Amino acid sequence: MSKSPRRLRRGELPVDTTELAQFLIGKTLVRDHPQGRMTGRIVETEAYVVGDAACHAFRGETPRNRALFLERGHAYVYFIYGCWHALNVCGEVAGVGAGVLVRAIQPIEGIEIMRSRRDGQRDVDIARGPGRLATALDIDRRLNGTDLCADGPLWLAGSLGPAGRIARSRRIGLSREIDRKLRFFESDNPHVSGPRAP
DNA sequence: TCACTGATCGTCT
DNA sequence: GACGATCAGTGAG
Repeated sequence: MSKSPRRLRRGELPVDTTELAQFLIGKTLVRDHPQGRMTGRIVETEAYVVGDAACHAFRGETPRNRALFLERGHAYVYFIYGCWHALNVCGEVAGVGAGVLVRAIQPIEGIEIMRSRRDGQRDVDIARGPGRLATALDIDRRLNGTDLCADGPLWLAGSLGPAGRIARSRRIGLSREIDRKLRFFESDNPHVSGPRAP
């Protein structure tokens, strides 16, 4: 079955990280996994931009954040709080460290596979939040550096339908740069994590 | 429904 | 040695 739309080309992705964060709302994330294909509609993102003290790349390149400096459209996967992984899409040009945290998806295809990994959670909670999303799609550091615009285990595809109304707010869970409004989400979508109000 | 907290470990200071 | 782009469970109101 090929419910998924076509793969996104790198040339279609905005170079600017903030624009990329908005662009990705409503697009499709595809996980080709040994157990089967899982897809979801991206409903919530956050931009971590150049010169942003909350961005992992702010203090320069290290072994941990190296993938964040890849050309836009690559995956940066990191491990946090000793428990969770989170998925970012690199922004900007090669050598510049910036990216978009994918915070939530609306499960579309392979929901049973995701649910089994998420211990039978309700559909709305399966991938609501970056740690839950990574768990549901079996994303870990093996996928760090993956090209999301190429054939592989994880890639980006176009929209399945028009995006809903996109709202903007402060980012979640930060202690620095807390006033920057770089979180984008579909305001009427129940699969979004955190507060719905700007 | 909201606020608070422990879990847990890789990374950098 | 401290802390973090989180989550689930608990208890109070």
